Amino acid sequence: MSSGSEVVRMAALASLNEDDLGKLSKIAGPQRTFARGEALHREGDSPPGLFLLLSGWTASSVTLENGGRQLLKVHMPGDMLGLPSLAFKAAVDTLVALSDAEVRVIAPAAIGKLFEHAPRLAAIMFLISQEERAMLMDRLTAMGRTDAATRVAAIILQLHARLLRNDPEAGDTFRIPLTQNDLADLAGVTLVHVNRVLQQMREDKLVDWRRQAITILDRDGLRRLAQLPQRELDREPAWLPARR
Amino acid sequence: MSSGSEVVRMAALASLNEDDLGKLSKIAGPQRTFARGEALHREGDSPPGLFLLLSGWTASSVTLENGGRQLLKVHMPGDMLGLPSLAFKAAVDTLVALSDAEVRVIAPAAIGKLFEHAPRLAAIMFLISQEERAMLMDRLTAMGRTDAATRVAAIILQLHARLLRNDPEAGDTFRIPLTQNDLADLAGVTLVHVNRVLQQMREDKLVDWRRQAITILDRDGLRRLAQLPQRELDREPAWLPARR
DNA sequence: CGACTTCTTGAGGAGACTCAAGGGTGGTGG
DNA sequence: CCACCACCCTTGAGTCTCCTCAAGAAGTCG
Repeated sequence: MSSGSEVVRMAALASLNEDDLGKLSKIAGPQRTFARGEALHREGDSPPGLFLLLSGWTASSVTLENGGRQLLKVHMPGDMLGLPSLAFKAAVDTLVALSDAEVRVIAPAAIGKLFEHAPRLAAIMFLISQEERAMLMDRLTAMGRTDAATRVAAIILQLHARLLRNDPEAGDTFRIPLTQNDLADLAGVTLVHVNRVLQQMREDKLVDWRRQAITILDRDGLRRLAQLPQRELDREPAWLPARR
Repeated sequence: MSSGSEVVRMAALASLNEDDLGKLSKIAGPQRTFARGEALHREGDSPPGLFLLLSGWTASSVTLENGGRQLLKVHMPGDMLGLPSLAFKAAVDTLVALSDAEVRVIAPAAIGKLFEHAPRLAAIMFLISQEERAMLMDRLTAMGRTDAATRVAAIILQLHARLLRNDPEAGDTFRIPLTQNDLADLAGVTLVHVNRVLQQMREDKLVDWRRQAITILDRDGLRRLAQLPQRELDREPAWLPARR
């Protein structure tokens, strides 16, 4: 394993030492590259296993019969992709590269070995899944109970928070390979409406989102608007299996 | 462990033998009872561990600052509650008993032991979490990309499917301890609107939902309306650790 | 300089919300 | 056994958010 970035995300949840990293390294398969717009896998494909995102951005989406596309999550380096499909005979979501992206492929069989021989790592993956579940719960709540502006504000803040997690140096201005169309699919509104919402926010001096450059102008104002619950990860639960 | 029902759910996902059941039995703690309306835990509480629902119904919800309540899931006997909160310092959702309910409490420490000494069971819990994630993904997609009638249809079909999983004898008429208010909170619409939707569906001879008795009148029609993706669980992935 | 993608703006309409009031139904106590 | 209460369901009217359709402007890339 090329050591660093791909474990940032796991390390954020529970501390990993050299030994843990070594185990992770052993199970990760070959590296692959995807071009912007290319699909890592599509809904209905037989599950290709997991991807550890090394560089670039990807997104996970589900498409409906009526043609509607819902973006579920935007992935950044260090994220692990494809977990939900493990429980099914066919991939549940489509993974698309939003920018050129590099991944390490992890075969399902390797996951089994993880559970047998690296209980601590297995438990950490389990916890990451719970974290993802909580994120989905919050998104679902926002979708059902708040209006478009609130949802957009929440999405921007969450993206920003995750960016900071990967790069604590990042300021209040950042670039994301997301178009307003993508943002609309993420927020569950139309492109036209998301555009109007963004212009209102620009006018209210909350955020400036143009092209793919985003500037947070009023973080507190955004937070008030977003109504996000505060969640604190338990980075090292007492019950985690000890290293061995 | 009082043997049967509480493992139905896990057994649905991967086959458990006597030995597996014995291990599960050992880690499950004392039994507790909650009256209808009582909370098993509330958002913000320090996580009380897991609950294995033995009998009765419960629901998981998230509340917003603005007072909005989103029901995330309705639980039936055999479901495992409280997993997402394991990754956080405070419970992420509120669990309420929709009817009188009995649970077994499982301490977080027991989960750690599971990962160390029962990798197969740990992997099954991991898979159950992925299944839950996929359900949330589908709900989120429905919420963002379909109208109220479609969402209500999807919810009814999913409830029915889960009922059948627990009780294959159940027909097209069933009772659920859910009010129309609860259904509204689940579907992300207001009580008034969900009522109008239900009446339209009654008129269209799709479903009859009155009081808490539900009759599916036209399953195919409902399915067409609901636009649910077909998902097939992988009940016994090849990579699952062997029993030992 | 085209051709494409992305963003912007306008007008009209539909789905869902709010506010408000009334009708059922089942349970409890006198 | 009836009266009352609490909870649940129903209906109406007016409003607003968000959608659809449609066209055009502004960037971006070869």
